[in-house]
Amino acid sequence: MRADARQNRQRLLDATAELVLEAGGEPTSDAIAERAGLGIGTLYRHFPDRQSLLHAVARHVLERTIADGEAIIATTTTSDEAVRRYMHAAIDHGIGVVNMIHPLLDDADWPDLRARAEAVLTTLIERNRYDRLLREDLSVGDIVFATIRFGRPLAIGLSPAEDREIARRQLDRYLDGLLAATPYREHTAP
Amino acid sequence: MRADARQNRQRLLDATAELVLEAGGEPTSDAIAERAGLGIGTLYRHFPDRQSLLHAVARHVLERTIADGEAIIATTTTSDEAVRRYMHAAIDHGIGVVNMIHPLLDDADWPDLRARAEAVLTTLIERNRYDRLLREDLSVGDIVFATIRFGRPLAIGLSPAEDREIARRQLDRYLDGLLAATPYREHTAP
DNA sequence: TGCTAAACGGAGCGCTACACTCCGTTTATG
DNA sequence: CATAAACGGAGTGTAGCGCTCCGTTTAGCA
Repeated sequence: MRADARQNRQRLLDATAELVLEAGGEPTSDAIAERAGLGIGTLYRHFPDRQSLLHAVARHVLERTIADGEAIIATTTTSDEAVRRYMHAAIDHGIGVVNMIHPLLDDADWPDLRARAEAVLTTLIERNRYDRLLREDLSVGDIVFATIRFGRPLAIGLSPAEDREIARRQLDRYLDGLLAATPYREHTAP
Repeated sequence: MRADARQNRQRLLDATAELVLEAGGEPTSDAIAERAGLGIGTLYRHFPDRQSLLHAVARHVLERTIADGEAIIATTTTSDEAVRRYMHAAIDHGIGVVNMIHPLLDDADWPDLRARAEAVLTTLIERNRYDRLLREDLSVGDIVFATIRFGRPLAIGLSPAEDREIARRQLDRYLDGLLAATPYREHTAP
């Protein structure tokens, strides 16, 4: 594979991720090619169709997020820090694109990644069973849904950088609220 | 105006809000009519075009949310409870549709509503200056962005009811993290 | 420095899906 | 029962989008 071809392939992946996070939806083939500074023909020489490209981007993000999660588990001892680092890593890698491209939760795709992702998440939860630094009712679903919520772009015309800044700040508050020591009280109906 | 016409108009508004929250985007005219159990012709007799209908739905949601906010301010004394009730009211009224229909924050539309909304928000913040039940760096922007974040549908194939259930739970954790008494610590780079 | 296979660009084609119209039919209301 | 008001939905025009095709450019090698 020629060097320029490899570089262009990467440009297509990056441009796609950017556009998805900026516009909060699936970009058109033309938009991706333009953002990458390439012709449409080049896009279709690297990927058989638009969906393949989108899938590749989503997979790439997922892979890096899971790899980070595995590393975090191996090096971080306290459950609260591990959860915090994992969720920040997901946002930094642009986990939002996975949700925008595969809005349904039926990830029958990626059976391999799914197993690894489940391992990471259950480890995070089980670790909290011992040190109990976070609320004890914290579940895998809580982490998944929160990761989706904070990873999704707000789609109000912000740049990906501004958007991420807001997301990180909000995520930290959410994690504060997850601490077992938080003066939480059961809220009844308003 | 004939009674059935008025009822059908309301059905169109309700169906639109439902679809926006379910699919996380602007529904087609056909989809709206079908969901409302009406013909497309009826839609266009009540609204000159699709955008007018969408605008009307967004305005309706905003109006009810702001009215609730004004009532909450008049009856709730503590700042943390007032903020909590306001944000839950926004979610319950489906504030997410406003963001899906007007993704950009330049609400040059609704100058009237904007003034009232600003009054509600600044009052909430100013009240916290006195009782300091929430973090003192809490800003109007924090409330706005959080309302958008938690009001937006997750768009992963959940029903609006399930979606709202998750949003409410997550919002309560976020609000817990906003309490001044939370054992928050400054997070440094990972 | 030339040669060639590999890679690129983008005009244009075909098609889908969507907004909106139009008119014959139905229905509320006095 | 009369009639104006309201409805239904097939159909039309179109805009935008995915993808192809082929003439042009370029990387890499001897």
